Amino acid sequence: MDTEALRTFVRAAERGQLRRAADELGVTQQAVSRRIAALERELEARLFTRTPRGVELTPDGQAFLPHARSVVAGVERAVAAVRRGSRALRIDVLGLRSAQAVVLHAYWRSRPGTDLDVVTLRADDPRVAVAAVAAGDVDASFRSVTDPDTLPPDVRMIRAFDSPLHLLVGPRHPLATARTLTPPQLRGHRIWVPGIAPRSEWGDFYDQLTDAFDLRIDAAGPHFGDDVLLDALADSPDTATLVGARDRYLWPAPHDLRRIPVVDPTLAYPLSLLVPRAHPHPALRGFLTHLRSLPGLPGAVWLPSWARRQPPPASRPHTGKDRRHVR
Amino acid sequence: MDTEALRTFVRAAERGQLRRAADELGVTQQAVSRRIAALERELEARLFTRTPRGVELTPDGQAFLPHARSVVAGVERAVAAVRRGSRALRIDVLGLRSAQAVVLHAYWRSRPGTDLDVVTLRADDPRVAVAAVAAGDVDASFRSVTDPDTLPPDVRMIRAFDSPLHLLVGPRHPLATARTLTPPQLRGHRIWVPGIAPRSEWGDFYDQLTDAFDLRIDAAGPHFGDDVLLDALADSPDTATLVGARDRYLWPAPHDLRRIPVVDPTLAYPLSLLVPRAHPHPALRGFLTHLRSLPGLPGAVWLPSWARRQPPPASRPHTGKDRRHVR
DNA sequence: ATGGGCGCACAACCGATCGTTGTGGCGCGC
DNA sequence: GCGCGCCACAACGATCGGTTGTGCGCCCAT
Repeated sequence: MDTEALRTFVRAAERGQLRRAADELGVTQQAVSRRIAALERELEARLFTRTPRGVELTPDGQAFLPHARSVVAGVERAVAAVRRGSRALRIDVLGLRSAQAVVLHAYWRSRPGTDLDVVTLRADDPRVAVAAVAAGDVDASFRSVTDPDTLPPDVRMIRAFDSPLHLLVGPRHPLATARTLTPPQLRGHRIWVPGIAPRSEWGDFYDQLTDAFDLRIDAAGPHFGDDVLLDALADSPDTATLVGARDRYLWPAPHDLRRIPVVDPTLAYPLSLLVPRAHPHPALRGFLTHLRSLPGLPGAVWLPSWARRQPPPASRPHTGKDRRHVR
Repeated sequence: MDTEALRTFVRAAERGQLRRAADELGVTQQAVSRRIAALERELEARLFTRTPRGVELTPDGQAFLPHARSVVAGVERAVAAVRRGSRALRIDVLGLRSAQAVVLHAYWRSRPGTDLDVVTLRADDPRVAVAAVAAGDVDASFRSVTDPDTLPPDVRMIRAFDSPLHLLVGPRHPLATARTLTPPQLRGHRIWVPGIAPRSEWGDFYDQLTDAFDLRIDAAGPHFGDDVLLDALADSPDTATLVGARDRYLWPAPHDLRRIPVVDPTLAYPLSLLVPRAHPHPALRGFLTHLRSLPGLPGAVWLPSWARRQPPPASRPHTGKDRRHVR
């Protein structure tokens, strides 16, 4: 089906005359007549009743009209999504179910009518994201580089928010009944976090976490998919993993898994946003303001070394207590 | 833009290979390649990066994909809306802002995912609606015929619900400050209800209303549009009109108009639904059930003679009081 | 190292489609 | 009754979309 025919149909229905529709669309009346006829042939339904004064919608045409409008509007949005220079805000996240995406979704819902596209650059290498931001392929990327000095001069890294981690365990795990846990209580338990590249951002994070609390984290090895991880957790009495508190990952699983917050200090992963220094997308400012307005984490928070250099992004922590940083 | 190209793009993005997409769509790989190329040329954006193993979405492609899906789904719904035999439930209302449409909208919102099309048969003659129902052009029509004996044997009339009337007056009208009014209090005030054909369903209604309460209702004369009516009401100290309590008509008006319920008895217009006796639309049953579940009107209710023959449709009135019919 | 397999792109050909001009039929109103 | 406005049909040229045939690049297995 040709969307041009749909546009023609909508215009003709609005004007009540093929003639006027043709004039407004810059084609001949005969062309409009044929477009409508072709549409009717394709749908096997008569959309207009022809009268000597113009055309009138049949019941089929009336039922079809709002759908046609919706499709035309959808095409407009689709085209606008890739139109260079004035396209919708486009933000790269690590996964559609990550805490990043959840925060992004909340922002989008708080701003009705905002055009926002979420993409996932399928690359392990953060330099790909940096290049995409620098080239303007995306307007911002939820990636971090551990060493900010390696950033090109036209890309800036901004602390977005800190994502607290939960321990995820199966029902037979000895920690399964705990309401909360402290990092020292994790000592001696195997924590399996597959699919982490050794020298990557997450690799460094888990390395530092292991050192700081003397934990046993298996971050190496390939990731066979979430299902494999879930199955292993559900059956195992001695394996746990760490997940972002706000992640939607692993949710639809039928396994009887438990999420247990880790507090005192809260283990938090600092999420950053890569943004271009020059010509940022006009809608980006609003999202950055939204990020700054997010509440901080309550209580003591542990962060990896690179996040301790600069102050936390959020204006105020949840509780009245002062935030304390822990080595 | 060809929606077939969008479908092809979506399939190719899902499969990651033009080859597979081509196989599944029943065309050659070259055709798919050309469709994608044409799409990219039209959008002036590269949607895929070609690799020796297949194709991968670019950021533009990722941003475009959900929009393409949405358009394809919209086209599906549009086609389904006019597909004979299995199209969506289609109901005729007198106007998109009428109480009928409001009730219909509420029903649609209470049933997420229900496909429903609302049409308006542009005809004063109820026989057109009867014929449309009989022919299957619409599945139900919110019209009434005052004499059910004139209905063809294959069309049935069902009481839908009773729509209470409000008096609508301008700020300078002597009744403007009343919280509620009884029908006798309307006596002597001019009530202007333009655009009612003399022997029509509404004409009979206002005739009976005039007789029952000795009112002064001008129901004759042409209707110059809602704006004219609103302007007249806003300025006039002695003209009022009657509107359905749930109508969305006249709402966006900047005039300082007042809606005043008429009670004791409540003036109600009985709305009926014309439905085919044979082969009703499968989704119609749910809507009829919904109509029966609507609460009835509280207190005493006045109805025109033809609605008093059969019992009211709703199961129970709002209050505990018994419904009383008034002559 | 090399050849076969796989996947995508380009070229040539052909039928269908689209838009144009020209024309005819049909009601309405002067 | 005739002209006018509107839509439909016909014929023609241009474009498009599909197919077959072919070439290129990469991966992998022989």
